[in-house]
Amino acid sequence: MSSVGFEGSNMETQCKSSTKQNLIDAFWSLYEKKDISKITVKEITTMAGYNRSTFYEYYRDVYDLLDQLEETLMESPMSEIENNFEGTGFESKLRIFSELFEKKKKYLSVLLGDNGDPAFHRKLKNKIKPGLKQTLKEEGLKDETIIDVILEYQVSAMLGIMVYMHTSDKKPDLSEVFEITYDLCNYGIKQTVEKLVQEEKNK
Amino acid sequence: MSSVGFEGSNMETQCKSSTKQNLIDAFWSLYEKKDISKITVKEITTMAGYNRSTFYEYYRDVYDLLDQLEETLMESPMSEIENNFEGTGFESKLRIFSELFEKKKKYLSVLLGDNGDPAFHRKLKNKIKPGLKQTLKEEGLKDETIIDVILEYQVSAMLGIMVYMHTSDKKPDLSEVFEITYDLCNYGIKQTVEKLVQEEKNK
DNA sequence: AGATATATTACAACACGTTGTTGGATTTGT
DNA sequence: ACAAATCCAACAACGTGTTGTAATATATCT
Repeated sequence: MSSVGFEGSNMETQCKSSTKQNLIDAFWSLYEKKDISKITVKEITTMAGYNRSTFYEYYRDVYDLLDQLEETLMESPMSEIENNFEGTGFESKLRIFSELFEKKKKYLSVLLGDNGDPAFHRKLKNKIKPGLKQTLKEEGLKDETIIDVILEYQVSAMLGIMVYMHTSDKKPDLSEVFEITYDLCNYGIKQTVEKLVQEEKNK
Repeated sequence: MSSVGFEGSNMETQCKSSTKQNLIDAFWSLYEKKDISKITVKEITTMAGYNRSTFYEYYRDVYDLLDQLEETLMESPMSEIENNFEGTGFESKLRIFSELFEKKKKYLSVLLGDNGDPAFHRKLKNKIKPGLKQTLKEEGLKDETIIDVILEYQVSAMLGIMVYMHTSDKKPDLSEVFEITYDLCNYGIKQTVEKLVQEEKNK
């Protein structure tokens, strides 16, 4: 049922209100299927079994609900990333992130998909970057502008791949995809393509 | 009077109605500033100087207007990409695309940005891919699934970088950014970082 | 040319659905 | 029992999309 759990170090009533979660669940089942702008408060509350006005007890509007959902979604995965620094390289952190993506894919693949929220896309990128930035600095890079360009490049590519994996009808093999992206990241496209062509010949 | 001079030798495109364009312009000036869901037909028509109902003569709703705008935007840039195959490598095509992006950046950086349209993001990717796919096949790659993964990786990274360049407050130097992404694409992150660290030391 | 049809463009008015709020009813914990 | 938490019916304001109509171009005919 609830994978987004609401826990609160935050203000306001964080009572056991299952109503809030019920509304989130109803909203999500709609959001998976259609654009947020076409979702009405009435739809959500009817589906969840409440009166429409009850919605406004908990959320300012539909976008407020989505914001809160995104917020809770953002907390746990990223704190895990931030606390998983044991791996030295860029790649190990990317792997950690891909595992976290896997856990939350139900939500992430929608939020990052065709009817998703572009602002969330950027928020997520900004959460991922600091950890990777650390690694780049340890490699000796100083220029912040350059670092940021590399981060944007890498994070965009990785997010693109992950969304692709979960939305493509081809359903490619996860570990195969990961190996390819790993190679692309480390050796660049030329060497990766050469290697892959070689492998195809050997089959 | 807004009588646009037209004689009989015209294609259907231009002189048809300036109203349509006026509505687009008004819409865009709003869309640059706020989310599409908060834009009302009334706002658009008032700003353009028409009655609200006039809007419905030309568009079904606000999203229809955006769709049509995206459609016309998609035509020219991509046909140029598709007809610019003279460059052999991946990189030259990427450069061509970045130049096209530059021309249309007023629209693209908004559509791909925080209040943009994720569906457009994917539509654009899909327009870019075929040309690059061709190149990969010429290199000897056969497996479609693998090709698609590489394309998604590369296109995601490039689009990410381009949006970043046009929205970052740092306003990084275009040619410098392009060189970095070129290196990342061709040689991978390790070699690129090493090279950059070396350059920083030499300064 | 002049007169009459035809198409296009703009608008005001209408019926309807959604929104967000208010004040009050009902449930729940202690 | 009583106070807080939770839920709901009704209301006014607003946005939507449609319809019928007026004004102004453009085409057609004699």
